[in-house]
Amino acid sequence: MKLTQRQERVLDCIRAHIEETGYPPTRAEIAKILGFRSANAAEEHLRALERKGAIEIMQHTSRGIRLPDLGQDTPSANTSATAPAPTSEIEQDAKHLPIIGLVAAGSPVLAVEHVEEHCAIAPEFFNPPAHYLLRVRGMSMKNIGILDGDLLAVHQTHDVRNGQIVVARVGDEVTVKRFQRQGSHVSLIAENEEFAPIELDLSRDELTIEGLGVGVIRQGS
Amino acid sequence: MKLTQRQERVLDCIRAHIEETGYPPTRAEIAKILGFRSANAAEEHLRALERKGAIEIMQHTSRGIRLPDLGQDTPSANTSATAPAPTSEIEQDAKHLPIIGLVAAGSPVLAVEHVEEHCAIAPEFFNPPAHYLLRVRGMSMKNIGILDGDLLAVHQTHDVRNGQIVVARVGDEVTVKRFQRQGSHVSLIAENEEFAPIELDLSRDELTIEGLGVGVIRQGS
DNA sequence: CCAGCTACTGAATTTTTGTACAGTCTATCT
DNA sequence: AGATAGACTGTACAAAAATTCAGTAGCTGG
Repeated sequence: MKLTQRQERVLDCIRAHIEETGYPPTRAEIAKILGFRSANAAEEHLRALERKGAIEIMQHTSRGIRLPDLGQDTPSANTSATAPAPTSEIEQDAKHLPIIGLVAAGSPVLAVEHVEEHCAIAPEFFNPPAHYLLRVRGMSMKNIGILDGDLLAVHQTHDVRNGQIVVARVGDEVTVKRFQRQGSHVSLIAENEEFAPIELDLSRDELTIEGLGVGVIRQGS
Repeated sequence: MKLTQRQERVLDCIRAHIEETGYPPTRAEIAKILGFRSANAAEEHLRALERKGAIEIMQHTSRGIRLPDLGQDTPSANTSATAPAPTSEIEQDAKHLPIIGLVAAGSPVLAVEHVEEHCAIAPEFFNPPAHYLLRVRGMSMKNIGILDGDLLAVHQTHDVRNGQIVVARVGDEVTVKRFQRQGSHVSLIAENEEFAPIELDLSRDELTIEGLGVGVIRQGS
């Protein structure tokens, strides 16, 4: 039997809803879209459409509306395993910053082995520009809003001033601290009452300034 | 983040169900198919899949599971009929996010007048993707490392859950708070002992959720 | 003119679902 | 050893959705 104009309209509405949301509409949703004040209007249209074979209704099942195959677009043998991936390879020049995991070993901070992933952000967004992002471990800087897991934007330099947030390597350990120096004495101060400052004497202890903290990024609030 | 084996299995199950029935499965159906005795097992897998960006969950919507673009999308798939589309007009080019100043007046948060500048960062770096960056005023969220002047990455949506960090508008004022709702009672909780929660009743007070906090950026450590 | 179909409104009722909460167990990782 | 994440069981409840019932109207063919 042929569908009425109204029924055709309802069927279109169902198709569109699936296309847009990925799941069929409820009676109430159909009613709202088509301007019915009662979900029952939709119910009755669905019954009619089913009687006429235009759809299949799964009883007692929310959104249980099926459209008998219209044009075979998903023939199951068409799995897109080898899709034309437009994903470009590693682009050094682009506006990407490598994300470095905080590695305790005394190896250079910026090494390929330590690159976790990349972040598409312009280095110049920070001032001075960031060279990489360091994933921070621990809560030693929580008072200034640097939390565990945060990414610290780091400008690579050895030249830092008192009061600045620095990435420092003391022997094997890499840490983020506030820098304070008087003569040959350096304090690496945590921004958290629970952590004591690291006190160093340059004539005795080995200290390498890896860079300057120029910003913070946190994923997932 | 990578999916676990079990999560991969759940994802396959969802795909298969859609393929076979034409609509996504419910929690109970997933549980039955995979042999769980509790639908909550499925629920938690879905949450994990959403966190990792593998699926999208429509809250309070039966079978509201979406699989991000599979294969080719249709040319007319750009109108949202049922989805509570955020009222946004600003279209930023792919890899830039507008920075919005926190404006008290009851005007729309995302309006050209309020755009301070732009930040060259990929919106997809956050999950769910950020639509804009909001400059935070005040220290009410300092306990979770959101400080005055920070940029909050915001995903525009009205659809938020308990415990999430939201951008809310109460009357004229726009604030960033932790969201907590029980029935028609909503608490907007500051993450700072010095600030009292804002208690609202939806039947009385006007509350608009402008978006979800999905990350933080701070310039100049 | 009446029966039967289409096209609704409105309200009531029951199922189905999504979601929260309280636990258990087992790996990791620290 | 203790904290944390994944992977569940089980119970409970409220919102979402299907379904039924009772009406109102316009049309159409017999």
